[in-house]
Amino acid sequence: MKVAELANALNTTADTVRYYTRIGLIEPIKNPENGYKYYGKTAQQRLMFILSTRQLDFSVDEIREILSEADKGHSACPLVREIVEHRLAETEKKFQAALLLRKKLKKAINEWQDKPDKAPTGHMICHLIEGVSLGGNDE
Amino acid sequence: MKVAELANALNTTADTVRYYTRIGLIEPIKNPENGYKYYGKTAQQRLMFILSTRQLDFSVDEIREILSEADKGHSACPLVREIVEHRLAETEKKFQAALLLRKKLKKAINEWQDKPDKAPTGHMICHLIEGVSLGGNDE
DNA sequence: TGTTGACTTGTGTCTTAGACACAGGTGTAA
DNA sequence: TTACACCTGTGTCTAAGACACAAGTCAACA
Repeated sequence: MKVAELANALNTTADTVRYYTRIGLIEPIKNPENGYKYYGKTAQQRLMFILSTRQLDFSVDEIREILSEADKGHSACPLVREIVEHRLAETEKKFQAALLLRKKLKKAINEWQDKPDKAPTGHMICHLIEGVSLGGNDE
Repeated sequence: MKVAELANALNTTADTVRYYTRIGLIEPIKNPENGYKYYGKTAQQRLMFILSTRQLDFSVDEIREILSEADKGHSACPLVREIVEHRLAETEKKFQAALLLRKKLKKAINEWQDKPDKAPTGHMICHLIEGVSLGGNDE
């Protein structure tokens, strides 16, 4: 399969396939006649694996480690479990951050509802911002 | 004030102050004798403004636009309101994405609880991943 | 057979918001 | 005077591709 064919087959982009190839995660066979890269079944399997782990937000570096373990014949499962636990903790944080940000934004919109627009002055750039009560935690 | 002084005063880092200086958001006065940059009241005000908007997740480019408007004497308020609305919509998406990811991760951990670790085979890199039911939406 | 148009190649640059490194100059207290 | 903490500009690094570019290649159709 050529780049775009593989990409289409697995519902991703040619650029993504090229990227993974570039950094050595998947290995195509190169046709010496035209220089084109052809991807076999192994590459397709690996790409499928990569895309699955990307859906769980594994980083490319983490995936590289996993594949490297597997290529050595070792079980990558412990590593995979570890990463998932780690990612869950991080996601929880991101989640809370998004929650807090949403709160701040909504609050700002609310507080600004009845305030007029104003031109800047020497000591004021935008009174909406300067007057907003940030913090959002405990007030 | 020198870089670190300003940074400390506003509870940020010297590197951040240097960065904003580098990209032209704040302008220090340069002492020709030693080449040091000194920040005055205006710079401090602008930095405070920048930090406030960063807390609302405004991008540096957006902040640049706002400051540019204000520097021309125009009101930046409409722009600020627009950005906040926009950011709220984006945050909502991020929020949902984090929610979904969390769900997938938890599900994976759950499903893997009773599965053993396995060595890779020719057509399997890690059976946990290959066997996980992604999707997470409607099944 | 020639030409067109849709593909392909490698390479290089761009994105965010700083963090970090480095080599060398400066300020100050002992 | 010397030590040490601070400062300077500049350059590089981060993640995961997206996009651009010039040039080569393939397939179909006239």
